[in-house]
Amino acid sequence: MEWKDANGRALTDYPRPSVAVDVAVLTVHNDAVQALTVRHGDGMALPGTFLHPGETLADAAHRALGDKAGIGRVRIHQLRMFDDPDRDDRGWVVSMAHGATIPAAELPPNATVLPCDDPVVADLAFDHRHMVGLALADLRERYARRPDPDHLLGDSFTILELRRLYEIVFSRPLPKDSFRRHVIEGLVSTGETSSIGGGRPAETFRRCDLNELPRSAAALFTE
Amino acid sequence: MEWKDANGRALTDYPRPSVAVDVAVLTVHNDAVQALTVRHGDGMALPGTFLHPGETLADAAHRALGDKAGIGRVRIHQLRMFDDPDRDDRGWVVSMAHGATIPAAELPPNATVLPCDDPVVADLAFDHRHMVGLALADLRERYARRPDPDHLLGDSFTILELRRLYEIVFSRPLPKDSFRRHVIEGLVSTGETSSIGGGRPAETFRRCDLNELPRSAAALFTE
DNA sequence: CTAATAGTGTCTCTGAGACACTATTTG
DNA sequence: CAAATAGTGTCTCAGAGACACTATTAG
Repeated sequence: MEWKDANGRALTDYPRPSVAVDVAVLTVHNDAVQALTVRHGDGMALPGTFLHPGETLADAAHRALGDKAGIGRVRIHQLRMFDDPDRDDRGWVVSMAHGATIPAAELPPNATVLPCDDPVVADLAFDHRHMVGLALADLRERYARRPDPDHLLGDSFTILELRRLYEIVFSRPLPKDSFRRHVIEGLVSTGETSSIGGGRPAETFRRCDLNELPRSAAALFTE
Repeated sequence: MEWKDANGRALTDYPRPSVAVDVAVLTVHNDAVQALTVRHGDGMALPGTFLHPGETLADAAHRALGDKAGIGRVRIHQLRMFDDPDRDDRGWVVSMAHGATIPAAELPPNATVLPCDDPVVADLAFDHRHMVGLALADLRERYARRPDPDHLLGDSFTILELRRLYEIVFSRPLPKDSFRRHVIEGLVSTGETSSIGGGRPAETFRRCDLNELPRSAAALFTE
């Protein structure tokens, strides 16, 4: 027996919006946080698609990344739903904005990335520039809590590499000694060393199991 | 001319999910954070409805609160989308979870509220118990940043009233002197006093324009 | 007066940031 | 050796929490 609501209307009687997903894929490249964009009509937009039956939003987001940008599985998280009824002149389309992060080296060679503060990003289709802003804020919040949670660096890295990354993500210089003391307890030494610079080889670290950073780290990064 | 996607399908050719909204309305009552629930079949659920054409999600959420719980306009914010294709056995329904907060005194007299840790909340329909958990976490985060941002207290209040509220929200006793020093800079004195307790009258305060709490306040509340 | 609550002076101890020093490599 | 980078000892200062004291009301 078919379900009816309080007004006696079946579920299928209601007009329904198209549900889209868009993904702001961020990366760090050329000393800047950059966002992946794809061609869309005359301009650029974030990769996105419509939700298909049987899919979750994350499934659709992964499919969009594969189809429109040639990107495989990455961790994706919801940001928020953009739901202005007039946001898309093709019709009634609500879109869930998602964020993802990928090392620049894993991007397909033909990918277009733009610094988040690039004027072209401000000119993206729909409300996509707001999505980039949300994704960047979300990235910073997560990086303030854990050391490189999105694995922009590999499994192991030196503290200098980590600090350079954080200086880019938070757009500010970070003092080397304070930085070290703040992040070290979220890391565990590999026992190995790496000498990329000319001087004394640096210890390399992995993220440890409970790799939370102290609350004070957020203050160091953002104040 | 109608829009076609890369596969030559028009927007209207795609099967679309029903889009629902659900709202976890929290209040503080009987020394506990409680969630508003409404009857749903044999059990209880959060108030919710389907998104109508021309509406935003917030509009729909407000309509649901009015229709199902007799609640007028309150601030509502998105939590996240619940999108398991099988979450609703009536069909394909995705639902945006929302949070809202309302003073207990403004609830309609017949409203049912349940403490967030009540077993009945764990037994709510669909995934609604997760929504209550998200709403509570969100409430705490926002209360850690600003003094009573949801106006559970009135426009003016004493620091004791504020502290009692925070002790309930964060489920822990808070030292009166440290609490005062942490919150005072997010407040401005009204010049008036209030003597509800038997002793010396207490100064009353309003939230000030830039009413951010220091970062250390979050540590006091949550550590 | 006592009881009750409001508000504050102050002590101590932690810990963050700054600086400078030591350590280990290459050339 | 000098140069370069890694890592740490330590000083100082701010500030958080604890305690106790003063302040202001009711009865």
